[in-house]
Amino acid sequence: MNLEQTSMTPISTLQIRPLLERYGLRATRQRLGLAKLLFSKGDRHVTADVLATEAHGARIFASLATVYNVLNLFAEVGLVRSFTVEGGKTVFDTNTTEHCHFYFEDSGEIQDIVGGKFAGQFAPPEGYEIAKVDVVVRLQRKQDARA
Amino acid sequence: MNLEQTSMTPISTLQIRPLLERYGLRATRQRLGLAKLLFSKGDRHVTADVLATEAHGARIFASLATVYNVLNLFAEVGLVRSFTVEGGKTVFDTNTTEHCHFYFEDSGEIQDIVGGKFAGQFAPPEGYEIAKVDVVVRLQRKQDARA
DNA sequence: CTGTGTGCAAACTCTTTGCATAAGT
DNA sequence: ACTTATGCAAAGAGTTTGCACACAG
Repeated sequence: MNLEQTSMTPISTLQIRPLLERYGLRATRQRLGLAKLLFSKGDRHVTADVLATEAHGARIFASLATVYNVLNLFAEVGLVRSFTVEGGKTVFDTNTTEHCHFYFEDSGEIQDIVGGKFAGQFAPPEGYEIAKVDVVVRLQRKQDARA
Repeated sequence: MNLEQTSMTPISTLQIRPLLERYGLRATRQRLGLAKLLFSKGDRHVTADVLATEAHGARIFASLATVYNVLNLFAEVGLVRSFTVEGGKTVFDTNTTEHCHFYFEDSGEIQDIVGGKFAGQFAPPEGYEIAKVDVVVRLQRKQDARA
């Protein structure tokens, strides 16, 4: 069973329900709506409250608690990937492949880094294996007077 | 002025006061005590409440709020480096040199990765420069039945 | 003495949880 | 029908802040 096409490829609305079912998730109104917002525009990086606000604007009604529940659930089954940025905010990323992130300190925006390879660079200690590698490259506006 | 020797080398108690002064910080009782805990045992990774508890045990009385203030201040001037791990906890690291971290999911412990090099691997977008690179390699106990 | 740091408690942000109601299969 | 999800509001963790008092230079 190949479950690898969960990122990079925008998924049409009609494919959302099968997508959830394939991951063993019940297709509720909220999950369908949130999944649609997440997966029909290509890769996205959202926090729970951003997604909740967006959902509200799109007339998809889901409480903030539900948005958290759904995002955590999606992360558990592997539909999305989550990581934490400064301030302790949790960001959910629809790109589940191994990659790094730019974090823009001025705007708070997140961007995938394409081609950032680091797998196999780290040798885990005896008895442990690598669960995940989080790489966040924090960027600030270039403002120094130097050439 | 060379301010680079803030890590790896345990600093004797007597050197703590000059250290603070060199960074333009007033040498208060709490700062001296906390700095002593931080810098006299080699590299350390602490959260605010761990350090507060430890301070209490060592009869260095500093409220949790003060511990936060002091750690944030130390981070601002470059005496320590801070990063965020899952759960939104902020970890303060006395090793201010560029390096990566192992995060043990079972124990919550943090460990420096020696020799993890990645500088210059990321080309920042136009107009931006790299402020900091946070690399956290999350480890889990190896427990799969496969060979 | 004067300015700055500290302590306390309250405020704040982000996230999770308990329980009654609603919806999915 | 039976199970599982949702919504709300309240609780929870981690961190910051405002203000009176204390201390360092």
